[in-house]
Amino acid sequence: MSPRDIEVTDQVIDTCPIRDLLDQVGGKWSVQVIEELAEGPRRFSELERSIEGVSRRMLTRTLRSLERDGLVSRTVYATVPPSVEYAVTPLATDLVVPLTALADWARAHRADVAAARHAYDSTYGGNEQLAVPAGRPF
Amino acid sequence: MSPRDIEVTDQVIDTCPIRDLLDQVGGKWSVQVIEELAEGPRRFSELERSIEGVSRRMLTRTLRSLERDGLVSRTVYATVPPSVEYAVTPLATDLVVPLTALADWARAHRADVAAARHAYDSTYGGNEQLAVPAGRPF
DNA sequence: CGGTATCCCTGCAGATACTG
DNA sequence: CAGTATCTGCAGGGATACCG
Repeated sequence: MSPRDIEVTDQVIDTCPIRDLLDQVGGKWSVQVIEELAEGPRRFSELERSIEGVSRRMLTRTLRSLERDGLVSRTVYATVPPSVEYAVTPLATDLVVPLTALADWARAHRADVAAARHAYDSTYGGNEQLAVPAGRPF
Repeated sequence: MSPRDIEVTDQVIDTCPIRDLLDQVGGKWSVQVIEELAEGPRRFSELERSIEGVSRRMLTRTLRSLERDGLVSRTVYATVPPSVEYAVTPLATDLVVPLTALADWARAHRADVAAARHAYDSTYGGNEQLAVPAGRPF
């Protein structure tokens, strides 16, 4: 697939904008990185420490992806040892607002969702697999 | 992994609420389903037609998952032929608001993101792979 | 109509080791 | 410090076929 093909594809596929967005920030770490950077610029190792569980590799990939989408900026200071600072761009700043609203929803209804899931599981077979049981009542 | 283990895990892992949310609606079709149902109840085949590209299998899986999380309700009418109606629950209704805000952001900045991506790609090697090129300028 | 069952394949993501 | 390279696994998701 050549770069030219990419351009064409971008124009042709005119899908749900939310799907585009999820393709950008739907990764396992993207949102956490954005939220961390929203509080101020961070260095690579700072992010690595504050985002628990992320591997070097995935942090790098996530930052690259966000940088590519213009959501995060990367500034290298040619010091010894080298230091690299990441920050959110104005574009991402706008994104943080609705993202926070979503996070608020998630926090507010976390218990509801957990309860629903528990009820569902205990009603239909009780295992965590979400296959619909044969004996589902009408 | 037994159901009991699931419960324990739910309590122990106390991650970012946004990640919980993405685990629920981060799938490829979840958001589109919710948005479609937000406009009113739909039958299975209606969803299948209106959400372009979704397979029977994935639509079923998505609906099951949303139902399990209490975001979608499923009502079976024992007619011949059978008809099944899906609708968003009040819980999901609250979710639609911030979701729409996000969609608005995505729509508004779609061009910006595309431009950023294009600039990034043409600056660093020009291929769609987001590997950092060796010759990246400081 | 509204699903299941099965096969398969891609790509996200983790683990580990190495480097300018 | 801030990465890259390589291997590998596994879950998400598509295609196809069949069922009550």
